[in-house]
Amino acid sequence: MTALARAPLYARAEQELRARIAAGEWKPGEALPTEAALSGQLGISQGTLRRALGVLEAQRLIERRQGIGTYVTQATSERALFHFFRAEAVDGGRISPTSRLHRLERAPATAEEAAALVLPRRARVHRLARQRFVAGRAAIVEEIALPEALFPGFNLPIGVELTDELYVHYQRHHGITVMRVTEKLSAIGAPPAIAGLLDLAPGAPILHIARVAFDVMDRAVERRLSWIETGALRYAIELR
Amino acid sequence: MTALARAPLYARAEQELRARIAAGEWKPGEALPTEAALSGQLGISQGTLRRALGVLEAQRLIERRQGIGTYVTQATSERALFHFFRAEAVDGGRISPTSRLHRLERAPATAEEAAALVLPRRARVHRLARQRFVAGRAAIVEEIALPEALFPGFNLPIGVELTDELYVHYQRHHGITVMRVTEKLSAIGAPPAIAGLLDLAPGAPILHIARVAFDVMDRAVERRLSWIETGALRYAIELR
DNA sequence: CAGTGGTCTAGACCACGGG
DNA sequence: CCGTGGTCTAGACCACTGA
Repeated sequence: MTALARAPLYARAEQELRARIAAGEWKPGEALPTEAALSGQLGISQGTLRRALGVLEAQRLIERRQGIGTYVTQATSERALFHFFRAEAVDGGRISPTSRLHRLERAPATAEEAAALVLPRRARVHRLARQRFVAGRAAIVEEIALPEALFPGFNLPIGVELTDELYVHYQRHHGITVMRVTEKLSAIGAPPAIAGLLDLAPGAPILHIARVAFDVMDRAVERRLSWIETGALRYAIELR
Repeated sequence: MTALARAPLYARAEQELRARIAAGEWKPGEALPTEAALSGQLGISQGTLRRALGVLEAQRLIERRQGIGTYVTQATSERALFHFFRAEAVDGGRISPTSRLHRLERAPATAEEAAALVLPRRARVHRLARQRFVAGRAAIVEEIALPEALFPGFNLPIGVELTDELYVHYQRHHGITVMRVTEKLSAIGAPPAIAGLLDLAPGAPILHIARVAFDVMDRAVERRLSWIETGALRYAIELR
């Protein structure tokens, strides 16, 4: 195990299981062995194993279903849309934007991208530009950078409506599961290029978000800049 | 116990303890009885009690210190500032704004306030208006509504710098502990009155936040509108 | 060194879901 | 019915703190 030898047993078991899931020993949607089997395999009691599983479950890495088994969580549009995409209607109702990619390139990371993604100098990234539409109206512009090393052969069709949420695509095609994101929000006047895409006057107030997404092993895997027209949207969050 | 009889023992114990803390049986900063005493008192095993305490600890209602005891968490400026106030410097550094109240009134709740705070018609609220300053410059304007029924005799000095964070004041003087907040963010053009207070041109892009804060028993206890000038600030959040 | 919370175990029993 | 995860208990032992 990679964990410190001094850490409690349950913490080492948790790390061991996390690493095995990240390595693909059990893929998203698949079942882990039963608790009896796993505890025997790891040489710990079932109670200790259950404590480790409880942590992974709280982090939504696994799902436990009584009477059935324990499963590696699969990325769903549901979760991508309503957990990691916090925009909602002014009245609090859910919105399901459509999405269209209008640029996809492979290029050296900018200084900002390299810093956000903790990449070495001259590393290359895939860079996506897309628009998202709410009720037929362009409401969001996004620019996304992905380390090429983590997303070899990344590809998506340009100009057509995207069927999958990006985070579902990351997991299904590249084995990368986004577990948490950090964001920095500010209100800015729309730059001319963005204003054009959103059909706004330059300088109109829009919400700007700089996001970094982290995977199961807490590696930075995506950097995303979003420009959101909040006339018909609210960005809803909870702090606890 | 008020909880459903069918809920697991540890869940009923958790609710029982939460209610007792909310009722002031143990006040913020005070110690709970030892685990042995509590489990005996509740008629449950120490293991089951520990599970209930674990939930309360995860919610930061209590703090456990090995070798010492278990304590009811006390609101601190630290937590109020860096947990429930997510503004930081552009470079990610912490900021500690000063704060000055410029209006305090007692009035019937507006329709929006009554809805957000789940108040009956014609209920009265304390309404505060304050400014917060970062590096000597007005950066945030806030309007805050508190149900009079929950904050009897609420008072704070007008026009001078406030020494305590508001959430610390709520707990210390009114026994109300804020546990979580929900927020809806949008980018708007500064209304003239706000622009004046922030020394901005009317229509300049600012971040607007509508917040509702909830206490230990998950009652809505504060509604707050914030207008934030994000030229020198970022609003930093994490989703997981 | 006494007393606190933290870890770990073993085992009985319950609740759920599918054959 | 069997096999799964969920609850609850009892007790041994560890780690930390302060007198």
